[in-house]
Amino acid sequence: MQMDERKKRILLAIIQDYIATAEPVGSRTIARKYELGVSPATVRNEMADLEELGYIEQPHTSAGRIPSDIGYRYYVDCLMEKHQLTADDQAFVRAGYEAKNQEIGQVIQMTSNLLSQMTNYTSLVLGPQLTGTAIKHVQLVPVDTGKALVIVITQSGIVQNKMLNIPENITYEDLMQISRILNAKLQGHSVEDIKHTLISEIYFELSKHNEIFDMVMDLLGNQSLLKEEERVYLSGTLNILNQPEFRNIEKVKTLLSLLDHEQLLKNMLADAPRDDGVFVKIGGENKVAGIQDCSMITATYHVDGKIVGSIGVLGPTRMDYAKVVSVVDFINNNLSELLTSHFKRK
Amino acid sequence: MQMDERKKRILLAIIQDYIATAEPVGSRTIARKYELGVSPATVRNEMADLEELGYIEQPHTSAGRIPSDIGYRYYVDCLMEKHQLTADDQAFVRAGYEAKNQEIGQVIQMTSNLLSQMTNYTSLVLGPQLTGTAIKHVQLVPVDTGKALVIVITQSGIVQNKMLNIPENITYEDLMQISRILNAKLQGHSVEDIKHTLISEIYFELSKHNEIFDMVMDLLGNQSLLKEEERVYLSGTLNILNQPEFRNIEKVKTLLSLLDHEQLLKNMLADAPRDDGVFVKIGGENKVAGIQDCSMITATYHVDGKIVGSIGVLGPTRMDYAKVVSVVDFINNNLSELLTSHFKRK
DNA sequence: ATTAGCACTCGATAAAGGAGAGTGCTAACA
DNA sequence: TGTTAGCACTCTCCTTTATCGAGTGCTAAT
Repeated sequence: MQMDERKKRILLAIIQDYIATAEPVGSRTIARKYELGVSPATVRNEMADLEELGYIEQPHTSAGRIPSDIGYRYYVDCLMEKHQLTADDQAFVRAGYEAKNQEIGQVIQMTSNLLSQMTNYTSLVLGPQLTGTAIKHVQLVPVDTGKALVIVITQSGIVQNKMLNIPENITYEDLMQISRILNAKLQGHSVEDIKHTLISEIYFELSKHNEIFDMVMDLLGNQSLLKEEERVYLSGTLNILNQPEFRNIEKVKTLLSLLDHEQLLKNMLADAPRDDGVFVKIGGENKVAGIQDCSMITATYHVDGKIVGSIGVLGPTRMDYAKVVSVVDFINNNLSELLTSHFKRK
Repeated sequence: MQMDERKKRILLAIIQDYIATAEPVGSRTIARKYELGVSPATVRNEMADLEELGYIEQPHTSAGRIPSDIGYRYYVDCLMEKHQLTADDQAFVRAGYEAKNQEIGQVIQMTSNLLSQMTNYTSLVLGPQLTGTAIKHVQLVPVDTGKALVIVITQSGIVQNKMLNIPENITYEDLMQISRILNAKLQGHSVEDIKHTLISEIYFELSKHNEIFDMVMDLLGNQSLLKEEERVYLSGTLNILNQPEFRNIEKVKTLLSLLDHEQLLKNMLADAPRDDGVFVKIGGENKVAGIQDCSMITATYHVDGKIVGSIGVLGPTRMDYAKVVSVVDFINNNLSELLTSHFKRK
């Protein structure tokens, strides 16, 4: 049996109706609401075929049909009409991004907020991976005898700091001198560069204070400073409470608990596509236990063509794919642009 | 009618049973499970009295009794037996606090985690209010032409930073000089001090760079830097899903939404007692709409005798008050101690 | 004052009886 | 040969009815 044009239109109608109503769809509804010019009986025959093909299923005899994962997949790949964002929606995103967003963390959080507010699902945004960024400034600041603060400012405008225990005989002037030397050597280089080529050079020049230099390099090396931003920014977690599929508390508990495990979320975001475009993972395609009746739509944002992070929307399998795909795409592009110009400015 | 000894014992039994089972308590249960040496009929008579006194109520005829807010209040004030934490519990807290807790934010978050894990309710901890703390170090760091980073380190070990737009003609040496002067003047003084007495002095000495000084003072003055820690650290928000009173989604939604409003949480924590000891707010005593069938137990932690923040546990009115009160008290004392020594060390 | 006994109330649970939505099949039709 | 009207059938959902049982309040006896 083959998919013909009419089967496609009927499948499309079933999926659209089910997404909108969350109720199994019957042949009469299809024939009436979506003007196909055929009788319910014909639709019934076609539906029997579609079921045999695996695209739809019956919760029980004498109920309508609901789409299967395979049906949704076919819909997303072949049937879905591109949803055009309204001018209002677009304005909403711009307004959000135009608000005070000096810090990169705020930009990312805003992105997550926009995603969840526009889709009414849960959004996840992975903060930028900046391990390759160049260092703009390093500064050692004395705090107490035996204590100094290391401050690292990257090209991308991230500021991180860390308290360091240092030998007690180091003076203010020493710290300033070390800072000067470090800056002269490190500015404009990424941590990778430093590790591979610059270390010996600096060792030579800083021979007097190798101990401190080791500490600083250690700090830069394990990159814990730069990984600070690399968390998952969640938003709209409570939106699932509005979905009829989450009427029962157990499901809510399971899902909300999952959302507390950041590593899991990172894994889920990891299958975002490397290139432009949007990736859709439907229901059971997801191997993580507990979200197999959820779908996830992801994309990757870039700065200057480099992958830096990904964004995603999580909702029930019965998700408004057309809308979410376009929202994710739109916001992803906006974020990429914004970050690129954000980093240029710095 | 008066409360006599037997009425008290019966009320105590009712409340303990209801807290444990979440089911209305009948006269037979009381007479059987709690050896009072009287028949159910006698208990019934007493229960009728207790109801008239307002301590208990009937959901409907032919159900058992449940405690009223007034009943819980009487229980907390007069009947409750002091719960002694087990050695295990105490060890659990110590172990939590002994883990790596360099940063103050981590200590506060750990406190919240401990509270929620030990009580199985939701915990709230208000971060320390540090507006009175003295400044230990101020540093200006050049970042770009026209951009500098201000770093403020306080006596309490908090490090905050903020990017500043500065006149383009300021040199590295200028910044270093300004830093030196600021440090000489500001070190050891609180922001309040500075505002009132030191400003003119510094103005005189820094006359060349008043513009920058204004910016820095502005930053210190609005205290946004120091208020960073002053947020509410939540934990165990999902614990309410285990409570039978939150079977229905609407209630869950209402409560979880409330927990997203930080200002509201701050207000709720605001009626923590100023002195040592623990404050209990029961059900309708709470005026915030939406948590009138919840109770809240709060305490205030101190550093060197000064109030710096408060901790709280939120749960259903049918809460294990005895346990929670002792947990809150214990953790509160531990936190105060820990912070005091933490700040001494710095 | 306490208690056994008893009638009564009322929620919860189960059983029974439609109502309605939807199906699959058959036979007629273009 | 594809389409459609008709119809019997299935199964969920809702309502009604019946029953059960926990728990009460009252009364009378101890």
